[in-house]
Amino acid sequence: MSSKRAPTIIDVAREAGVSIKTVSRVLNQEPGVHSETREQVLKVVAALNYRPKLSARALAGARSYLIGLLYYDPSAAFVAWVQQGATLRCREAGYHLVVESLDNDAPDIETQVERMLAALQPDGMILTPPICDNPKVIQALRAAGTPFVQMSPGQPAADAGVVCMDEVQAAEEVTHLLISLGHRHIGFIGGPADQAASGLRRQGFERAMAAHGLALEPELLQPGDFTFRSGVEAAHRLLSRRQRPSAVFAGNDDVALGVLAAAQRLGLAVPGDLSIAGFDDSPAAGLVWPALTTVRQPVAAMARSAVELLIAPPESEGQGPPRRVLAHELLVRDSTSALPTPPSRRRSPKG
Amino acid sequence: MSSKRAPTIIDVAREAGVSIKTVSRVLNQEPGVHSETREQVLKVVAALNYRPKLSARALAGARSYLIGLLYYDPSAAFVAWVQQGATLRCREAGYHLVVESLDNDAPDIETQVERMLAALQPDGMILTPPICDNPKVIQALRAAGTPFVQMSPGQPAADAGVVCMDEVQAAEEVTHLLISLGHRHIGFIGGPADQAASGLRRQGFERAMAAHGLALEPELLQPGDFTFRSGVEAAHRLLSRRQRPSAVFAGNDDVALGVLAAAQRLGLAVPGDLSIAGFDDSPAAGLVWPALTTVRQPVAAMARSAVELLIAPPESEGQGPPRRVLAHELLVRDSTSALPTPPSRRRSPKG
DNA sequence: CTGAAAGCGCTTACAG
DNA sequence: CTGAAAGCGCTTACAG
Repeated sequence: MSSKRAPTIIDVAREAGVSIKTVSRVLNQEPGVHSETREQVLKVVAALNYRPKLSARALAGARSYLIGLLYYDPSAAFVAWVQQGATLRCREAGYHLVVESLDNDAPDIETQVERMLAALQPDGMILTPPICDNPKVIQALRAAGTPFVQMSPGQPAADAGVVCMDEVQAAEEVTHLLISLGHRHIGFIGGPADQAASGLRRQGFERAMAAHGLALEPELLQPGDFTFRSGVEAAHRLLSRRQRPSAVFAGNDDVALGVLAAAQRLGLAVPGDLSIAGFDDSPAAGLVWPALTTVRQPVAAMARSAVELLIAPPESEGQGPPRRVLAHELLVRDSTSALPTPPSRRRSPKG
Repeated sequence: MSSKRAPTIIDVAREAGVSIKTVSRVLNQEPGVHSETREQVLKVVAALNYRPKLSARALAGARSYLIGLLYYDPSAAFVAWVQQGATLRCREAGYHLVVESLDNDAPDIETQVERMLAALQPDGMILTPPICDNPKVIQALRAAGTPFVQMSPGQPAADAGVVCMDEVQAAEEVTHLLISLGHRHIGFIGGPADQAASGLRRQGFERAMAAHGLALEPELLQPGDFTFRSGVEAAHRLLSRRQRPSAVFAGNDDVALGVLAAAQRLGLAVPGDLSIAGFDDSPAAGLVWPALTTVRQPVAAMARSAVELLIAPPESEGQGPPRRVLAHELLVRDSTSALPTPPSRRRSPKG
């Protein structure tokens, strides 16, 4: 079965009684083909089960039908969602997704990317954080003339598409929720400086606090690095204070899980003694008790948009490169609840 | 910069004063090139920064330098690890990884795979569970003559490579651990019937119980489907019994997390009142308190092996297709502990 | 050890 | 609306 040579465009042309150029036109949906001719060609294509080979199309034409995805040590869930959105959109358009895991700190990262681009000649590249802000990677992309889209970049490039969500707005919503539940002393645990999301989420937190006339207590602003461990450590600092916060907004879910673990270890009830909110809707967020209140990022939709910007760039929508801001979702689950007693209480009874 | 045409093999040949065939020989590390000639060619390659284009190599030759990865709704962590291992190994060998997310239940899945194979002409394909056991997918692969490797298959194909770990052995080790901690009444929560791992893990559990002369209590064998929810439900069934088990071995980590959540909700201390063990070492397993005792699958190493079997099939190692069984690791963490009191106790004091 | 020629299977100008 | 020719950039027999 595999010995039977696969049909080529020549076979189709011969069978349909037209030139290969006409077959090519039909396949690429170019205009200017008589509808009867088109029908006839399509019939033969179906009969022979003909599929154009990507390598031949790529060599002859200007497109490779390949989209690249570059990532570095993201949460596994993030990559999985990106790929879900990207591969589905690629399939719809006859494209394919090539993935490459990079070391963002590798000294030869520019060469690695340059190699990949030269060999693969992808029609576009999707960059996830923190790769999307790596100057060497962007330099390699520019040198090769490969279009690219940054997902949630900290530093949007002048010549790249951008897909993201409104991190500031989402962080504001989380903070509003906590405040509306009666919390006044709210701890905040930030992320690493080199991740754009860190600053944006903190900005949202501060904005919401200010909007409600609540002062920021410096001791309640704790550093973190988006890891479980940093959540545990920050929680110990926050919860060992004489007046501990009644709620904590963690910069992401891993940190929130660290806070949750620390609180449970200290014998605090969540959310009875402490409300906890995270960010990202990581898989684990729904797999703990109590389930974490968090923000769902539209990652798959962002990836889908990224592919679209790459395969069919919008025609001059005002100035500058295209930008897509997608809607997020605040997920109010079980780790947050209303403050049970006056905010000045020191101990709460344990059920 | 991008307007400057990329150098081709012809440019290299001219510059080096040899034929393109000789350049091709050097690039492909074929024997029979004078070392001086080789040096000269490599010097020019470096000077011009020449990189062969995959599309041209694929069209002219027998290889595409593309490896495909097919998956369906795996845990995000699983895909992430597979890709980590696969892309690194691919890069070392000048290959690239194309990923495709499929719907294992789609009626036209065979056509989808057939299309992909015809367009991409990958040199090999990696199948993850449960795709690796889908007859339609395997049929499409065979029809196209594309070599493939199954990762942890339930039904090893006669003509495919296999990479896996010893699930039975690992499940035995987990069970041995619990027994050695003094547990005698151990609950087991199985997985879905269509996942090969379900049966193998249960087999290991039963084997270890038998080895210690412990009878299987039918009420302690609970069904599940590898989801958090099924873990919660099974836990309620197990823990509401008059004589509840002192330990639970969950079929995977998501289920174990469900048991943990249910136990905590019921006010049981883990591991004080109940030891819990999982399987997979999912990211969440280390992000809860107490951290889950579990089994780390060598997923990245398995993927690396899969790539190797595809790009350089071993020369006739005995009969049949190659098979690689990789070492797993039992991770003893905080969710399991020794039985504190005689096994016949009904209530344990709560710290 | 080295090379000239053909050819892989498409798309791209160009012509009519 | 349709087609003949050239060419993309490599590898593959084949020859010496």
